[in-house]
Amino acid sequence: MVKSKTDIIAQDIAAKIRHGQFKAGTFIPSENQLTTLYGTSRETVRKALERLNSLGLIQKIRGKGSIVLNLERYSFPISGITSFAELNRSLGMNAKTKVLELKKMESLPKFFKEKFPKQSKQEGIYVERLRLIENEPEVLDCDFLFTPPIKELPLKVAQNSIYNYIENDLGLEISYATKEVTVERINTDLQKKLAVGDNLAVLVASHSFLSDTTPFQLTLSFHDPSKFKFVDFARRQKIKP
Amino acid sequence: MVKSKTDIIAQDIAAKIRHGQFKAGTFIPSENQLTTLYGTSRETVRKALERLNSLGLIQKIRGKGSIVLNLERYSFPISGITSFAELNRSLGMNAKTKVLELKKMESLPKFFKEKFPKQSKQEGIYVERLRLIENEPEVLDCDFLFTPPIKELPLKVAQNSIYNYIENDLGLEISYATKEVTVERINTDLQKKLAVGDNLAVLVASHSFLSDTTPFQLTLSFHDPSKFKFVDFARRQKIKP
DNA sequence: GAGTGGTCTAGACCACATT
DNA sequence: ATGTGGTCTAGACCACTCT
Repeated sequence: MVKSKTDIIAQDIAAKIRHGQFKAGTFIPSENQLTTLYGTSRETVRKALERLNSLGLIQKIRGKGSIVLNLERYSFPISGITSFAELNRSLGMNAKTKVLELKKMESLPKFFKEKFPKQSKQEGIYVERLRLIENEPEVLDCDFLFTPPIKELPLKVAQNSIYNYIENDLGLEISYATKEVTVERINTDLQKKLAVGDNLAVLVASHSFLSDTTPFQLTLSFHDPSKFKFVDFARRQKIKP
Repeated sequence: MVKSKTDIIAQDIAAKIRHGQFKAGTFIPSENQLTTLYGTSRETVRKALERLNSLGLIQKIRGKGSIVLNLERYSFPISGITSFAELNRSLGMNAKTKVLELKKMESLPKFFKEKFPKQSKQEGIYVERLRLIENEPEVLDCDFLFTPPIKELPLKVAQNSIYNYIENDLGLEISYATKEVTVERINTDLQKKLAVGDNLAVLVASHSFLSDTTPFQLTLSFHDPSKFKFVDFARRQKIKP
């Protein structure tokens, strides 16, 4: 996995924003200055800035420059595709994962079919994991990993990062996901696992794909509604839904 | 507002996907073909395709082509910045808006300050609107529009589209927003307005900005949890949070 | 007028798929 | 060998902001 110049520039500027070297409300160097700084063409610099712009790290203003936006990302985001392990690392949460179940299955679990009715019979691996933050249950993640492309799943991987395993050990390229967030009534078994009083939970259902459009994962995440918080950044689109 | 070639190409291909001219699971013409089709350079075509790619309309696969993804966007998205009026039009919902309140205020309403504690005293216009779909209450939108940049808000605008008014009548450029989704307990007054049994609602709090980073709007949207559904498309980022 | 970002071009070389 | 998308370049012209 070689990084392109665009990757390097975007990540470098993002790091400088995170570390406060470029402060919120101030302008970063102009495109021409960045061009000489990184020794590339202006279009390459512009591609890197466009990435930061769409993520909400900067705002480009014609005739003036690119200003660093005031971002406060201390919460639990479900936008983007980021694994729990990655979030834990980058946000410095005191988080733990408890694997409740891990088994191969001949077909999709029943309660998955309600949310993913179009899925046909398919072999795979079922994993159920409770996520705790500061020793309090926060999320119950139920994953179904398709076989193929995922043949095996060591317990140690489930305890740590499945995404790291898929990308680095299996060499697959995780690309995109569709997500659906709803509020659902849950049974007493789930109430007990999450240790919540209400019989309601926030359900995030995800369908994830590799870069060749192969589906590899279905996830049902049940969140304690009193702890659920989802932060998003959105830009006004020129292409309407 | 002149459209760039990139805009035209992106919107044209998006329309062809929506109308089924380019079908899900099939490849759209190659970049070289599109280059001759639209009479532009390849980089321009690529910028248009990149936009469709990030929106989840297509998936680019190296060595093969760009495949149309299977999108089903029949639900109520809060991702992106799209006004209720725009959604109603493009999704063909039978939706109505009932303006419950519209008044100028010297400062931010009290219940806004809990969600936006950093806002200082500021003059503005408060609007409260109930959104009905198929004659059933779905969302209560509470908006606070800053003065400046928004001096006046005719009742007729509140009944139709505030965004259309801001962009087309005032000539301002709506650019981006931060959003936060939580589940909150609501009082009986709100329960009555939304006609829900539970004392819980999904709250979407938004902070919206113009392209010069001027804030112009705060919104608190209370959703009936049993009807709330939020669909998102996400790509794996090279820049980690 | 000088500096900024916005758009577009024509061409180059590369990595990957397919035949 | 051919066709596909991925990356990068050097340069051009434009629209806007500020002094």
